[in-house]
Amino acid sequence: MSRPFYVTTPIYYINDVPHLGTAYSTIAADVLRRYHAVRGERTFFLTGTDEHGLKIERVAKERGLAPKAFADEMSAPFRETWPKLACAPDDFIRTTDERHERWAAELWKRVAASGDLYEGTYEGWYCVGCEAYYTEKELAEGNVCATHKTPAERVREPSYFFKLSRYQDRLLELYRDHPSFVAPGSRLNEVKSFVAGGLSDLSVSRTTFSWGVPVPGDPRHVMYVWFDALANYWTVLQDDPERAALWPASLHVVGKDILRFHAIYWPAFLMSAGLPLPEQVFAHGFLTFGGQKMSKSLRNTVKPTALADAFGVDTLRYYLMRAIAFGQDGDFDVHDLVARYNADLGNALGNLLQRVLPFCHRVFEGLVPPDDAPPEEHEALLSGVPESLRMAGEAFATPAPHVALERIWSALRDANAYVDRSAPWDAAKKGDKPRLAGIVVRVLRLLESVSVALWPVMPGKADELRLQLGLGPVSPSVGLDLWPSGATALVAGAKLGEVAALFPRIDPDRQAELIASLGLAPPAPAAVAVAAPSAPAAPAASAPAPGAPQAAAADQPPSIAYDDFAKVDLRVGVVVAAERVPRKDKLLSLRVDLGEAEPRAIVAGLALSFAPEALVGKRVLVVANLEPRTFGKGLVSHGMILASGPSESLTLATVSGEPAAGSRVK
RNA sequence: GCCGAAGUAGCUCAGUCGGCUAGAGCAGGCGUUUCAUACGCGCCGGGUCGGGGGUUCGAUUCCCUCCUUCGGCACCA
Repeated sequence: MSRPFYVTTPIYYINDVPHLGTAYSTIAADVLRRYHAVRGERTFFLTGTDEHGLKIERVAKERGLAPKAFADEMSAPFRETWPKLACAPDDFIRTTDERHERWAAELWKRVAASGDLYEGTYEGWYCVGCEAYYTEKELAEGNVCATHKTPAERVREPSYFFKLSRYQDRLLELYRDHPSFVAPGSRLNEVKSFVAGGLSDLSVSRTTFSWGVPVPGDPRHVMYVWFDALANYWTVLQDDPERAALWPASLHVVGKDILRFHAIYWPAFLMSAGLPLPEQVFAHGFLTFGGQKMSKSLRNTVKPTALADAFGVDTLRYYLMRAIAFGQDGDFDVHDLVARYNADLGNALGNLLQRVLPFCHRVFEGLVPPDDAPPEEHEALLSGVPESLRMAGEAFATPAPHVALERIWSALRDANAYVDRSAPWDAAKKGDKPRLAGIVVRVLRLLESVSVALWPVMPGKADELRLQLGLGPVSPSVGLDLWPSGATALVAGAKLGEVAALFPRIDPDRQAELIASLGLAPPAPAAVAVAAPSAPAAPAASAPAPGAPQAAAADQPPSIAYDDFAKVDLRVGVVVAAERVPRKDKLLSLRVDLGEAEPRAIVAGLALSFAPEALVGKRVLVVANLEPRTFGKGLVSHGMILASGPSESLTLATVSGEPAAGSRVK
C-alpha cells in the first residue's frame, strides 16, 4: 500500500479572522486530501491556530481578559469556518493545547541535545510604547516607531539561539537532491539563493513576555519566532502511536509569505532533532479581490462564509481551484466567478446531465438503460476521455488542481460534442431505443466518472450529481482506488434519481442581488460613458470643475473644439418600453420618447445592471444623432444612452427635474 | 542596488529543447440546432509571441541590450 498522505495548512495567527486568503489555503489542502482519499490512500489533514506571542498577550490585557480566554474567543471562528467551506480537517491543533506544549518542549529538548541551542543576547530595535521589537524596515526614517513617532531604542535581552548556520550545507544538499522539496520551482530558486547567501543563527526565545511555551529547564524564557508554531505539524501526532506513523508530512501548504520558515527553519529544526523531513512545502500565491489588494479592512469585509452563502460552497471551491493557478498570485473577481459558474458549471456540466437524463425518465421508466448497446458511430468523440481523466488525476497529485479541472472540463466538452453529433433526440423520435440507450448510457457513465473526479473540489455537488445518477455518495476507503478507470456502478435497470437543476443559472438580476448580499463597498467606478457595446465611447461630459482635484489626469482624452462638441445632439429621453434581447445577455432593447412622432428604438448594453422594468419611465440622456448601428437579427439602434461604470454596475446619466422628452442638452 | 521570474489574441493563460498556416478556455462576431437550465455544436482571432540588436538558411523559441511588471534580499506566524 502507498504511503499515507498527510497534508497541513499553516496554523493561523489569531490576531485576524478567517479571510479569503486563509480560506484559500485551507480549501486547497482539503481538496488535495480528498483527492488522495479517493485514490484509496490513508490521509490526514491538519489545520489549527497559532495563539502565542506578545501581540496576543497585549490585546488580551487591553480587553481585560486572560490570554487563554482571549485565545479561546479568537480561535473559535476558525474552527467554525472550515466545515462551512466543506473542509474536513482530521484535527484542529491550537498551540495552547497542553499536548502541543508538551511535545514542543520535547522537540526543543531534542534540538538542545544535539547541541544546536546556546544562550546569547538578542539585540534589536525596541519601541517602549509598543513593547515590541521592530526590524529596520518596519521603522520610519531615523528608526522612529510608526505608531508612537518616537525613536526606537537599541535593546538587548538574553535569548537562546538555534545554530542555523550549521545547517547551510545540509539544506543546500536537500534542495539539490530533492528539488521537489520546495514548489513551485521558482520558489525553490529563491530559497536556494537565500540559503546560499549565508545563514546566521536564529533567536528562538524571549524573556520580555511570558505568553508562550516555556523553554524546558529555563522558565524565564518562552519559545519564540516559529519554533513552537512550526512544531505543531509534528506535535499533533505524538500522543497516538498510530498517528505518529504519519510523520513525515507529505505536504505543507503555505502562503508564499511564510515559505522561508517552512523551507529553511523547519527542516533545519527537524534535522537537528533527528526527525525525517516533510516531502514538500508548497507555496501558493496571494489573492487580490476584484483587483484590490487584500487590505486589513477588506479582509474583514470579504468573509469566505458570505461568499459560500451567496454562491454555494462548491462554487466557491471550484472558482478558487479553477481560476487561480495553484502557486501563482490570482484575482478573486465575483463577476468572473458568476461567469464561470454559468459557463463551466451550469452550461457544460449541469446542462450535460439535463441533456440525457430526461430520456431515461421518458423512455426507460427512470431506469439505467440496457448497457449492451452496440458500438456507436460517434463514440470516437469520447475516445480521449479516459486519458483526460487520467491526466486530471496526475494533475491533482502534482499538485495542480487548476490543471486537473481543465482536464475534466476537456472531457465534458467532448461529451457535449458527442451528444450533439449522436443526436439522441433523433433516436428518441424514431423510437430507436437501443441506439438511444447506447448514447445515453455512454454519457451517464462519463458523468459518473466525472462525479468522482470532481468530488475533491466539489464534494456536495458531486454527490448531488450522483444522486441523480442513482448512485450513493463518494465514500473513500483506505485501499480502494475510486479514481475513474472505466469500471462503472451504473448497472442496467437500476433506478435513477430525480432530475433537478444542479447549477441553476444566475441571471443578471440575481447576480446583482448576490453581489449586493456580500455587503461590499462598491469599487469607485471609472468614469466611462457607455451605451451600446463597441459603440465609440463618448468622452464623459464632465468638464472638471475649476480647482477640482484632477483625478487620473494621465487618462484625459485630448481636448476638442466647441464645434466638435456641438456636433453631438444630446437629448433628454423618456424610456417608454424595455425588454431583454434574446441571446444577448448585456443588451436591452428600448423604446425611448425623444419628443418625436414615434419613440426611438435604441439598443443599449444595460442588461447586466438594470432590469428592463426598472428603466421604464426613467429620464435618460441620449446621443440622438449617432449613426444607426445594427446588432444582428434586424436589431438596429438609433441612438445611445449615457451611463457610467463597469457594465455590471452602471449608473445612468440623467437630469434633475422633469424636462420634456426631446429637450436638447448642452 | 543585487538576485530571480515574467511580458504571447479583449481577458486568463498554455506552448515552442530554432523550422509545417503560434494554441486553449472565457468574452465577442457569424451560422446552426431545439433533447435541455436561451443551452449545445460548428466556423471566425489581420496577435510586430514587450522594444532594439546579434547568431542562423531560418527565432516567438538561443545570445546581448533596453523597457515594463512582479517576487526575493532574515525573525512578517
